[in-house]
Amino acid sequence: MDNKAYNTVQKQKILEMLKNNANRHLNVDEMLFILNAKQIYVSRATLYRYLDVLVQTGEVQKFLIGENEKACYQYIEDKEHCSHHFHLMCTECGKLIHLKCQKVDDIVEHIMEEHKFMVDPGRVVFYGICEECQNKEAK
Amino acid sequence: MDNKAYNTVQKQKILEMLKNNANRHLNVDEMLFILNAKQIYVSRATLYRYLDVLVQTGEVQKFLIGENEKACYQYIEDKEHCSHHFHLMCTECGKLIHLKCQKVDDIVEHIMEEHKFMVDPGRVVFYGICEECQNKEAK
DNA sequence: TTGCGTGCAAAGGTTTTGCATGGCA
DNA sequence: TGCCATGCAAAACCTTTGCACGCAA
Repeated sequence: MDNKAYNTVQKQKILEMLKNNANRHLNVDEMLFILNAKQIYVSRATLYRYLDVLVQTGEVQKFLIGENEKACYQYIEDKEHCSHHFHLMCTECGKLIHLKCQKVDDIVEHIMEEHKFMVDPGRVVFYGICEECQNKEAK
Repeated sequence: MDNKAYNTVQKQKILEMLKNNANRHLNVDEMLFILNAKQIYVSRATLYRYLDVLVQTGEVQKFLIGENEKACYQYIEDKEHCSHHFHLMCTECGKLIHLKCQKVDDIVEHIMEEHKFMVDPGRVVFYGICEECQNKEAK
């Protein structure tokens, strides 16, 4: 179904940039800045359009973080691996935690059996506040 | 600290409307529509401002759900009893399911205790495929 | 009387879209 | 050659803000 997609320079550069920054999440402005610094020009519209595609295919995960819930994107390096566990995202500091926990993973099974709903863990984000930020707030 | 807040007709009507719809969440347009149908006029700005207050005090929960992550609000009837719930969203048909399940709610507690992460259920959406769409695909 | 609340309109920021052109296959 | 992709600008969307006036306490 994807055989109608053309391979263009813009897509290559966007994907390359995302892969080079797979260890963190970027918002659209940051992406354009990074590309610009390398003399690569991609229009905002194209970036949005391609990001949508990448999120659909699961190659990139979209997060909403910060006070204003800004959209951020991050390349998922190990798609196979990451699609089997849940992610925790701190809305304060933006930290991404890979949650490897059987008890939580069991929920998928429970929801399937009891609620007949097939959860796709790779797409699910538990938003909340991480330990560090909780301590910060307590002060 | 709240003794500086004035009691106005607009606030009364907004709160009343939210309480009358405590069984579901509403976005701002829906709220204005409901109020309008009752010949009650409240400006959009006032609604946003008061919703912010109610979310701060915990009387109302804010959800970000759906494809476009639209903001929805719901009155929390039993503030003490953590009447929050999770959402399941079908990525095929877009159906939103309100998951009221103790076992799933317990996960919040587990993640807090074991992983020291404070999950905000209002921000969490379990993406996956609903029963109907599973059957469709199987055909 | 004091000063918070309201409505209005404008501004703000982010994302989407229509259209003509460009470029991959 | 056919059709998807791109860039541009405008539009769409949702939310916030400044200001003058109104109203609760």
